[in-house]
Amino acid sequence: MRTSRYLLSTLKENPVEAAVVSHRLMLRAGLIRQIASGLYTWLPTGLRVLHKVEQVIREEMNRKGAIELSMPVVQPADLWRESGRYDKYGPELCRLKDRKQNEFVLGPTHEEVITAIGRSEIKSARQLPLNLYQIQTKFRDEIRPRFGVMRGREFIMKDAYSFHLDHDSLDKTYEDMYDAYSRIFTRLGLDFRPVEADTGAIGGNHSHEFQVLADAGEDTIAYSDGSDYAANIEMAETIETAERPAPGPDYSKAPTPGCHSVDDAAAALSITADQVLKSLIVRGERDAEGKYELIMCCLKGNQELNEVKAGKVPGMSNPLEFATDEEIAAFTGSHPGSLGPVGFKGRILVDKAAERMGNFACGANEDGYHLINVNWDRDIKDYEVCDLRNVEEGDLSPDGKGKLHLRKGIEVGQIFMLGKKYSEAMNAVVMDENGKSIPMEMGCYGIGVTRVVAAAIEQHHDERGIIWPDSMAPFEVSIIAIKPGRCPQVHAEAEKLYAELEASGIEVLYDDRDERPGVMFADAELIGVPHIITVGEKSLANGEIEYKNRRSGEKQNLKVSEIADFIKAKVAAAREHARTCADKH
RNA sequence: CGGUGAUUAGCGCAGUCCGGUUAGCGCACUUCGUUAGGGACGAAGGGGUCGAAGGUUCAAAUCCUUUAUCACCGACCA
Repeated sequence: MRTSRYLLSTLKENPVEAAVVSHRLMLRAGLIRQIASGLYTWLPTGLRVLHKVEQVIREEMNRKGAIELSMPVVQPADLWRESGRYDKYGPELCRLKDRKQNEFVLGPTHEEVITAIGRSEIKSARQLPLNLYQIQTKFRDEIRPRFGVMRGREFIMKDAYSFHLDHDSLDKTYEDMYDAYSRIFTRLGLDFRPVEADTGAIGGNHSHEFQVLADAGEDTIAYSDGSDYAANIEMAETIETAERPAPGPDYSKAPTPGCHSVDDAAAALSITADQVLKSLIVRGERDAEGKYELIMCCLKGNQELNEVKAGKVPGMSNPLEFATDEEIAAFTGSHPGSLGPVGFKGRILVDKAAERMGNFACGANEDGYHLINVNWDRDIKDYEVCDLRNVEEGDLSPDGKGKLHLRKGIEVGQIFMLGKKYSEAMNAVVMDENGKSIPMEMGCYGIGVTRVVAAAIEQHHDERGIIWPDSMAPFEVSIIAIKPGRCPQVHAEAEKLYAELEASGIEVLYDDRDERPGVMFADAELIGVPHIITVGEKSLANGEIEYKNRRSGEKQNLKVSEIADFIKAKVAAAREHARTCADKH
């Protein structure tokens, strides 16, 4: 590709609105342009990168026997009513009507369509297991799109769905996909971790996320320093070791005027936050008439409620909804800052760590007062103990081996065991050996293709721009010709080298613009081409051409007669590494 | 969904408070010249329904009303 005939679209200035480095660099390097909130055009260079990522994914999916197909983005609403998700999915699901007023949705994911395909096309258990995938655009009307393509509304996903006669077969494919994903992200040069994960709106009973470690990540993951345990903080558990102290004197009321937070109350009572009980009031599950009870969740004052865990407790709203101040006032007669379990008229859930507190302080359900020296059982008889809190740095790993540490991650992939959730709801059945029709077991497996690109840049860049892993680079080689218009020999050698490398199938970006050298160097390094060749008057006088490696910074001058073979060898080695680096995984 | 802020040339911004010549600056772009190994310099140009709609006024980018869009922060509050 000649730069003069290409659309490079690089920016000299840093875009002001971009908060994270990958977003800035994707704009500057001319990979993407925003067209509306959360909607992006992929410019030619960006598209080349996307295609590279897709290629790796295809190879590894195909290697595990998955088969590619393509499903529609626009899907009939009735299909979503069948699965029950039309109402459950919420406003993130974009709904629309055609000219005949028929209802449709823009697919945020494709379980419904694939299940419809499975039930119509899979006629015999002998066809199982079957794993089908596509690489295709999804639309989710995110509350707050941000960080460029990291959280866009429209994005490209590789989604695979597997069908099975029994759970053992699903297990096998789940393992295969776990392995395939590990290979894919290794080949893409990412530093990642598979972690145990919540199943969220997709449903199912077992799931792992693949998290790329990066400070810009929106997820928090917990991992053990003494074992392989790693989980999204939404799921991460720990072992509580504290002993509950013996009850002391009877509880009494203490004034805490104007105290609306745990820290305020602790300060007013001259104690620390971990001696104060934090009481939150949330909504329970809605009944047929939309009514719900109010439920109190009690935590140690210095710990945080885990909404995912709380939402899973039977009878809770899920996703978890908090009670409004008005609801709380009407129910308890107190403002939110003065709540506590003593005398609370509703259901009380107590976190496992909070249950080990003794002689603690809590709100008095009366504005301006807290109770001190409160104790479970003695003062509060009726409560349920469950895991409600986020784990913290230094907590024990739940397998008893090592301590937990927290890091930020970007979720680039997730695999789920769906079980029979969709096949039962939508009647996707096969005959077993007894001639009895049974719903198929299903799994689903997604990779955020567009997000992978952003995640890679988060991990691979420097002050000059992107440093692509070889498997993702939009071009393998960049040739820069210095002053080709004034030096015929430079022009001739650059043209010759370009022709030879192109002829051998190498992806070359040949900067043939009659630009000043600095402009061309800056562009080549910004877009992150791994191998940069400079053809210039100076070294050509010695019969040499210059080579620079973008990643290592290594520079080398080579004879004109040797440069082509040298580059071919470099590129061949890079391709070989990109293909095989996952083999020992 | 809540809070804050923004919207004026392709991009980044000033002008708006306090209405009044032909709406301005930097970058980018075009042409010419000088330059030439790490984002050059000079000169001359082109480019605007001032987000949209309505209103007030002799006069609106500027004041009023409505509305759209975008960004950032928050959605853990006991």
